[in-house]
Amino acid sequence: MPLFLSPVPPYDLILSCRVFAEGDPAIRRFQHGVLRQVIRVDAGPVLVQVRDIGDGENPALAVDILSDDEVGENGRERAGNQVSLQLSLQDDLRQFYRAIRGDPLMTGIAQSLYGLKAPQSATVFEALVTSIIEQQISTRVARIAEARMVRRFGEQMEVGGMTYFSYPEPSDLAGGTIGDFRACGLSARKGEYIKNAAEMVAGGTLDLESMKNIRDSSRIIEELCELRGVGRWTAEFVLLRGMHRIDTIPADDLGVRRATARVYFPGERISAEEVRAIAECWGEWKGLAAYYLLASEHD
DNA sequence: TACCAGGTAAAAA
DNA sequence: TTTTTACATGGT
Repeated sequence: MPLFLSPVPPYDLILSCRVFAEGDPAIRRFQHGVLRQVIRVDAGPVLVQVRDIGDGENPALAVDILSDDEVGENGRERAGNQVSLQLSLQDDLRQFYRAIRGDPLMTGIAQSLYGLKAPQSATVFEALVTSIIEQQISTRVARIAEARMVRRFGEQMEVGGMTYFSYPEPSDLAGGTIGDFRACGLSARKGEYIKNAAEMVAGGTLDLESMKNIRDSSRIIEELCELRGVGRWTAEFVLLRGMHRIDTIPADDLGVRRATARVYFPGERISAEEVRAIAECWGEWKGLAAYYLLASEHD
């Protein structure tokens, strides 16, 4: 008997999980309308499968626990909550669409991506590691390197004759050598950044999760920038995908600048400041609007 | 074949 | 203080 989730409408699972279509099937993959990935609950890692069972205006998802370990009703519930958080199911897109009414160009993009919600990382730590890996290099290369890292450091599970990996814990990455990270295709520099952050979190000198409680986003950015290898760009992505601060706009990002220019000033290049000026139209939803802009480039 | 890709820290000027 | 440079590697 699956667990049922009711996303705040509107929600389009296929559109929202398209970003996982190219993922490593042993880590997180969306294929044939089904999302599979390992999720951590108190009882340990479990493999979950998420599928759409809704009808138009009443979105609904079914979550199956595929791994055979006994997680109990409590574990199932925790897994469902994690799925809900990671898929941002409680986001109210109607508010977003209302907030951008004054911007016809953004409204047009939103209509073509109706029901798209931005995914969240399972933990702030994971968001930090992902963002460090994505610095400078293309998203494709970053995804390949990160998948190699997850396979090397993550916990392995066998389910139904298939192998899956959970995202590495801080202690897993803290135990790695620079050579390990290099073998994943990461630069020695990035390996140092990741190992350093992992050691601090595992050792208890850095509590990323509790930073979510800080009201002022700019203060969180300041604190994150104290970490070696973390600049404004990386901190903003951690806020966006690790802390669900979807008012954050990574205006310096090359992709965001390109995507914004393509829509608002075709054929031109624009600065981060120009992006910020345009983003004023999007109210508290700047980050989600930027996500829509990037997603609109995909096809 | 070069050059670029969702930056950052450290060196050089 | 401001401006370069090295970094890794898959695509084009």
